[in-house]
Formats: sequence, C-alpha cells, structure tokens
Amino acid sequence: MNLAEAKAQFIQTWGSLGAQWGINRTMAQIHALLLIMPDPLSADDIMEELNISRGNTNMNVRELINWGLVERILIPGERKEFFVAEKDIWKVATYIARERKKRELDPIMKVLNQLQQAEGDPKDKEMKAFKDSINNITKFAAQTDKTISAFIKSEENWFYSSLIKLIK
Amino acid sequence: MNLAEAKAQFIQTWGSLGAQWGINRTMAQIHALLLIMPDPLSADDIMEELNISRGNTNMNVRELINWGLVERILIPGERKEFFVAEKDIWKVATYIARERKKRELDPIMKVLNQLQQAEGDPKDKEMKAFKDSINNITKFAAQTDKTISAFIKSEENWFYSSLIKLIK
DNA sequence: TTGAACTTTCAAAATATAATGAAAGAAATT
DNA sequence: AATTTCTTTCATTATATTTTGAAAGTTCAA
Repeated sequence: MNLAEAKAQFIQTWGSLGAQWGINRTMAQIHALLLIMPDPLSADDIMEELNISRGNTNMNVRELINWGLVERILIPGERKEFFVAEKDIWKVATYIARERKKRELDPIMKVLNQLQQAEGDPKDKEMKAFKDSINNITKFAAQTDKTISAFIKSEENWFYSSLIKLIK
Repeated sequence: MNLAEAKAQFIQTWGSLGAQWGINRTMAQIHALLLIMPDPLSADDIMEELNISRGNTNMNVRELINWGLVERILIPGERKEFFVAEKDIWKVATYIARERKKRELDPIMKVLNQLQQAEGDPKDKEMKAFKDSINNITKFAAQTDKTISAFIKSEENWFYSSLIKLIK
C-alpha cells in the first residue's frame, strides 16, 4: 500500500466511523484529511482532495471549527483562508466528548429531572415501575456525567499538574 | 405532569437520544417503552402505544434482542410472544458498549493496523506526518479499547467478586 | 469606487434511511 | 388437513439528511 492509497483508506474509514457517531460523513472526512496533512489546506485543496462542492466544504469546515477540532489560519501574503486540525488525539477526544455531552447527555438529564416530578397514584404498579426506572436512569446519568466531565477536564488538569511540577 | 404525559415525554426523549447514537429512533422508543413497563408487552401492545406498523415493530424488536437489551418471553396459555427489557441500567450500558465496540472500534483498529504498513519515502514530509498521525491514533484506540473492555467485563467481575466474598 | 478574489448562503436536487402494509410463512388448534 | 392466529419478509412509499452550485455577500487592493 502506498501513501495515496493509505490516505484514501484512512479518510474513508474515519468518514464512515463519524457517520455512526452522529457526525456527518463529510465532516469526518474533512477532519481525517486535515489530521494527516502536515500543512494547512485551503477550501479549494479540500474540495479537490475529497471531490466535494464548495458549499459543502464551507459548511462542514465551519462545523469542525465550532467543535474546536479545526482552526482557521491566515498565511501572510495569501488572500485565501487555510485550515489545520488539532493533531493531539487526546485533545481531539476531549473536544468531541465536550460537544457530545452538551448535545446528548445534558438534554436528557434536564428531562429526567422534570420526569421525577410526575404525579400519580403511588400504589399504581405502572407508576411505581416508572418512578423506579427514572430514578435508576437518573442516577446512572449523574454518574456518567461526572466521569465525562472528569475526562473533559483531564486535559487542563494535565496542563496544571505539569506546571506545578515545574514550579516545585 | 401525569403518568401518561411523563411516559410519552420519556419515550420521545430517549428516542431522539438514540437517533444521535446510531441506534434508530423507533428502536430507541421501543426500548424506552419496555424499560418503563413492569410487565411484558406483545407486538400489538407496542404497535398501539407507539403508533407504528407491524413490520417496523418486528424489525426493531428483533434488533433490540440482537443487542441483548430485550428478551422474548412466552407466557403459558398465550399464543402471542411478549417482550421485556433488561431493567438494570448498568447492564444496559455494558450491552450497548459491547455492541458499539464491535461495530465501531474494532473495525477502525483493524484498518489502523493495516495502515501502519503503508510504504513510502520516510524522508517525505507527508509520509512522516501520516505515519505519526496513524501511530498516535492507534495508541489512543488501543487505550480506549482497554477501557471499554474493562467496562464491559465489569458486570461479570462484579458478579464474581460478590460470589468470592460470599465464599470467603 | 470599481472589480477581482474569495467566502457564505440557501433553495432545489440527490441520496440515504426508515416505515408501511400486504403477502407469504409458521405454528398451534380444531 | 384445513383453519385460525400470529410472525416475518420485502417491495414500495415516505421521510430525513446531505450535497450541489448559482447567486449574494464580503474583503481588499488599485
């Protein structure tokens, strides 16, 4: 396998992976491409490499920037904008975790809290089962929330602890 | 909020959550419904509660069974089949983790291993960057794999460690 | 202020995914 | 073995998502 083949393979695999993750295929492919390229790419570079339209490129690059996975770069003397991806895969993971927590876990926790207040006959079998389920899920969600938050913060904690070690 | 409203709210929230998770909306809704119902439901019950077709019901219940989240129950004297969901939310989480690891992490690890073998001029900048990325991602994936495997096994470990405590 | 170079938007088209329901298939009952 | 009850399949239809590309918008240099 040569470099071009390997690149294509990586981009396509990362793309279908992303699709399963609620991130759309093109967004994941652009991300994959930027991940493996040492230098910044322009919108035209991305369009050409992935054979996608300008609009599609623009939309998905913007979304990657929203997620914090990609940065807009201005190269002195160039009119065009260029883009680079965060290369530290650990950071990448924490950014994705942050975004997904916000979109997925936070909303369901909000609903679960409301559902705790559901009113009804406490002797009713269905009511009891419902309250039980909601309580268990709420506890589990709270636990998950803690774990993910710790992970998200691990990056900055790592930074601070390194700093502290240096000072000591 | 009364029970019926709370139920509907829970089912719809769990459903849109599932959609973001690569699990389809109906599958997640059926799961939600079975999670909060104390007794087994038949296909007809599910169809009526969620207003979906027989075919759709059949397909998604089967998929839930594949994931290990739902069990087919035979009630003596009844011709129909009934379904119940695993209620222990911790178990539910490990089953989902197991299935998603199989579908998502395992395939990308396989590809990453192949990509390690990509051939090319080791002095080439792009080649170096590519190998670097792939190596880092591979390491991260291996770490993630370990963590998830530990989580998946935690359920049985919990069982064994309880057992051992009893014997001691 | 004009126009060239580039970016962004968005309605329409293309594609992908999910749902329906009638028909075929099984299994139990008479 | 014929009938009834229930389950499964799958071609068709419906829905949702993604992509395109032309037009509008922006920025900058002359």
